[in-house]
Formats: sequence, C-alpha cells, structure tokens
Amino acid sequence: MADQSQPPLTRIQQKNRDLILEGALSVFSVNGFRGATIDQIAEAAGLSKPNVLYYFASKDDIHKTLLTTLLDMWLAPMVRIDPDGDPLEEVMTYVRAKLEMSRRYPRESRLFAYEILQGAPHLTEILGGGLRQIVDRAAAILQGWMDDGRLAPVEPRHLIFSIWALTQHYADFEVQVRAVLGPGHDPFVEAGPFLDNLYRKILGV
Amino acid sequence: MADQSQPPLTRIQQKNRDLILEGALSVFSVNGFRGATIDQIAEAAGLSKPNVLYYFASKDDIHKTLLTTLLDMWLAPMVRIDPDGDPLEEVMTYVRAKLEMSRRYPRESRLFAYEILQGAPHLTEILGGGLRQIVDRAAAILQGWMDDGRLAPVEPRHLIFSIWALTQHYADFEVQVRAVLGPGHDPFVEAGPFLDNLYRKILGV
DNA sequence: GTCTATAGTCAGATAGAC
DNA sequence: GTCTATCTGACTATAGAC
Repeated sequence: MADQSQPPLTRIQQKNRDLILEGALSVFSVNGFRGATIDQIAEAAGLSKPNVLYYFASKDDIHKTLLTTLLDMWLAPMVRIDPDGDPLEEVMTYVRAKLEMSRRYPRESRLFAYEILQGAPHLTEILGGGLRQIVDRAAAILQGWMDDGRLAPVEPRHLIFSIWALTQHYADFEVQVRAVLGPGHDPFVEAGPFLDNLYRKILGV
Repeated sequence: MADQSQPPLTRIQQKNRDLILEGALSVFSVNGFRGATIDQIAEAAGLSKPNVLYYFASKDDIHKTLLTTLLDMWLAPMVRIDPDGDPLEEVMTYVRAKLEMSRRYPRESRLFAYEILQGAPHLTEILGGGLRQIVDRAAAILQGWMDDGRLAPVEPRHLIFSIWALTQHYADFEVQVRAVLGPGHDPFVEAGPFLDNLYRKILGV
C-alpha cells in the first residue's frame, strides 16, 4: 500500500503533482471519470495538457492515484474507534467526524460515490480486503459493547452502513437536500443534532 | 408534466421506444450519462445505432425522457402517505416501500443518484418545484403527528432525508455493502428488520 | 520540464439507399 | 422504418522543438 521505493521527487515535481491531483479532484467529483477531460484538469491545475501527462502516464493513472491516496484519510475516523472508550461516546464521535468530513470534503465524498456507483472498478480488491478488515474490527468492538449491555443490540455492520449513508448523503445529494430545504438552511448544521438524537435513541440502553 | 398532445404512436413505435428506454436504463445506471454510448444502448435494445436515433433525437433526449418518466414512479410511495392513517404505521409502510424499490429497481436508484451527483442538470426545476411540494406535504403531515404527540419530535425533512439515504444506500452502494458483508448475506433482507427497529426507536412515543 | 502541433481514436449524429 | 456508410467534433496521448 505504501510507496514502492519511488525515486524521490523534487520540490517542483511534488508541487505540480499536488496541483494536478487537486485540480483532478474538483473535475472528477463533478462529472465522474468519463465526464472529466484532461483539458479541464489541466485548466484547473493551471498547467498545460501535455504537462499534466508528463507527470501522470494517463487520465486513468491520475484517477487511481487520487482514489488510493484519499482512501486512508477517508477511513481514518473508523480506525480511531477506541475499544477502551465509552461506547456511546465513541460512536457519537465517529458520527460527528464523518459528518464533518462530508461538510469539509464533499468532493472526496462524491469521488468515492462515483467509483462505488460504477461498481468500484479501481477499488475491488480494497473493498474486499483492507476495507473489510477495518469494518470487521469496528463491528467486533461494537458487538462486544452490545454483548456487555453497554449499547442496545443492533446488527453492527448495518449500523456502520447507516452512518455512512446518513452522513455522506449530505455531501453526495447536496443539490437535492438544498432544493428541498430551500434557502436559509444549512443542511450540515441541522444534520448535527438530528443525527445526534437518532443514534442516542437507537443505541442508548 | 403529462403528454403534450403528441401524435399517437403505432404499436411498433411504442415497442421500440420501450426497448430503447429499457436498454438505456441499464447502460446509464452502470456508467452514468457520459460513460454511456449510443452504441451500448443500441446493443442493449437490440437495434442499430441509427435506428435508436430515429426514435430519439439525441442521447440527451433519451436520458431526459428516462428521468422524467421514472420520477413519478420514484416518488409515488411518498405521495401515498395518508394523513388519516396510523402515524407510525404510515412511516413504516413508506420505509418498507422505499427499501423494496431499492431492491427491485436498483438501476432506477442509480440513475437518479448519478443525476443528483452531477448537480441534477436535467432536474433542477423539478427539484425546487414538484419534488419540494411533495416533500412539504409529507413534512406537514409528519409535523402534525408530532405536534399531537403521536410521533416523537424530530425535524421532519431530515427524517425524510434519512429514509432516502438509508434505503437508497443499499442500491447505490451495493458493491461496497456486499464486499463488506461477504458472501452468504442478502443485504436487503437484513436491512428490513434493521430499519424497522431503527425507525420504531426514533419515532416511538 | 514545458510547450506547440498533431496523430489516432472514438462517439454522436446525418445522408441516402432499400 | 431500417440499414450501411460517412461526416464531424472531441478527446487521449505522443512527437519533437525549445
């Protein structure tokens, strides 16, 4: 998963790669992989098209690099669930972290949504491998808490799906949410207490 | 919203249009609008590419027709919420209907997901118009029940978002759900009692 | 390392025979 | 109504000058 002993990058190389990935994130997250063009990415990065392809072998290469780079950050909050912490507080902390990520990083959320919708062509091995292990660990912790009577019993994996679905919905379906709520509403601010109440009621003993 | 007094279609016209829309649904729901090609649609429909374009003016036309045709069906369960019914049962019926739609019509779910992700270029007026009215009506009914103490008080629109998010997640992110659960699980079967329990706990008085 | 120019490919849409 | 053939534009990727 880590660097395969790449030659070290010069400062300018690092900076341009970062510019390209940043621009590509904006473009891919709006139109998806097929909807994005290298021209748009180059424009967003402030570089010429051939120069983009000097740093990355292909459009596919950019996309794959983005996905794998961002996956760790995306899963970090779940890894931080502490088996020795207070059960309800650990879950609430995870929910809040996930909602905050949807608020701050909607582009990343949409990037992953596009990838999963398409059948996760670039992430298949990770879905059944690393991701599954991380979820298994979290599910085991939750199950232990439920067995000890410290959380109300629910299917732990579906509980996790519910957290993903409810928090990412505000990023992925933001247009719809805003259209329904109308002006003068901040979906993310309103979602905070709503989700807080929801998970306290489901998991409280 | 209804037919604009089109000339009547012959039986063969109707059949071919249906074939095209059925094939296009399969293609668009996998790859999104930009990822789909007319060739793929023609192949799925069992027709030649020019013949597809004989029945529809453009790829965009097919897509727009699909979306508007399916929107009514998609929103039907919410329209059926009955203000004179039993509050909790009305909500549970809606949740079950929505989950059943995700199970039976995952392609439709993904088609809408792609459209919203892209910023709903074909649905903007509907999102702020018809959809909003339907949601407003449902939210008013829910709010009334909460005011009468027949449902636990929660923000009604976010309650509706939660139902959309939780049920559609099983269709839109099906690959991920299956990868995490592993073989031998039926996500939709397991989701039924999970969501049942969840909404009873949130809304029970 | 970065650019201009362009090769090669693919997809949307049309023309015209049958 | 349906087909083959084709036009046109857009896009990825490369070649080669600087």
